[in-house]
Amino acid sequence: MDFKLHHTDTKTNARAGEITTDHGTILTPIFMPVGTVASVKAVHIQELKNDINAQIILGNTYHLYLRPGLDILEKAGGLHKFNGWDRPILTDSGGFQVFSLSAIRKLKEEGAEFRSHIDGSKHFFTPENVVDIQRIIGADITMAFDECPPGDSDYNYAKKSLELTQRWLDRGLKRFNETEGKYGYRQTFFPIVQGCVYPDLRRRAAEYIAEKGCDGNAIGGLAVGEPTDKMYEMIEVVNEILPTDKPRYLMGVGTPANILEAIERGVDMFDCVMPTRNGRNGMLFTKNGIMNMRNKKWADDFSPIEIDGASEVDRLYSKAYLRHLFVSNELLALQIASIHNLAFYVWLTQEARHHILAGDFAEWKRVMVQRVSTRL
RNA sequence: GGGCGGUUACCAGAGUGGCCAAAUGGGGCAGACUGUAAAUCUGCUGGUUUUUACCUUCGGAGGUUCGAAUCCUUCACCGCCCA
Repeated sequence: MDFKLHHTDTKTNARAGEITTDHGTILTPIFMPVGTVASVKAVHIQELKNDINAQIILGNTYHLYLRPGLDILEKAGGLHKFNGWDRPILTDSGGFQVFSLSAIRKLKEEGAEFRSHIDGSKHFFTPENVVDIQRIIGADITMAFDECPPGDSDYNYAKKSLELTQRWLDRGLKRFNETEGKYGYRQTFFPIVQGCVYPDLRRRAAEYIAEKGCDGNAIGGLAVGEPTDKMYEMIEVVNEILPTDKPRYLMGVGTPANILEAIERGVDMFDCVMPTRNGRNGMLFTKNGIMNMRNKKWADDFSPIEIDGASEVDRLYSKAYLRHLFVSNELLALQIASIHNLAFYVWLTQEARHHILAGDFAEWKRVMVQRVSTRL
């Protein structure tokens, strides 16, 4: 994987760049749709390519390991072959599931013991076997196995957790360097900065990771319950230290405003379930603000979903029609909302890129943060 | 003409003397959702009130009772059966 920095904004830390993988290039800043179980929910590949302009999607190690399972993925020849997506894929390591499935897992020095949320069976993830699994899945970008502590963790827990994540990083990186991809194309490995909301821990984490010299670096453990201002502060602290010539990936974030603030602070890559999950729950993000499509006020609004929206569905369907679909529990509602939201998110990051290159990012961003946060 | 059953909030439907402004489901109105255990979850849904509380309500009218959606009388309407 290569990264070329095209331009750094003069007034802010925003950057425009280009990631090259064996499955194609990615223009940054970029939003990456989440496809946890080998599928971006309610959206198929033609739509991802043509309507959404997705350049890279995510998969999840924990979920794919449980279903369809490694034997199937290996027989398929990797995830790209299995789901038909021939552009880049990034897999999360399962570190987030250590956090979100905390009720059914046990943390140990060696790794994390899980119970499957599907059938209750016991499984053990280590920094090493998570690398092995991601080799079998065959993602272009693989992630280190980390612990993602809750946003309200106290300092002592955060410190202990970070030190575990760092030991796990060394073990994972060692395994990654000792092994090779199974399908003939290159894979890369991103470490993850942790440290909760404590600047000194974040700094220490970023320094530790910067020394590893990986192709890209991730910031994790944010947007997990801490105040938004803390999140922005942590991004600033970390990005002062992370190498500028490597892409920076802010994991799991966030709202359109969150993404714009993070781009301003030098982040290049984003993923979040919000456009798809909230979309399925009736929330639409647009460049003029947020709409709850179940609200009655749309019932007789026959104007297009978004007249100048990023996707064709915005003009094909009216607000009244989409509301009707949601209220009637029609599956088409989930499809339209997911396509719309993902297209908007990808558009937002690519539009940010254009403004970085044009030199007016700061002004554009200030206006956009207001607009996208409005409740319509 | 006779017999039986029924009429409860927006809809369906429980409740058969006080714990009933009335279960439950649907519908309606709003909110939440950030590396997806999520086409999910939460709240409200007679009126006034922050709560307590009070007022109005269970087809209509009248009655019994300390007290009625619940018991009695009667009227209206609906359904089924017999003529």
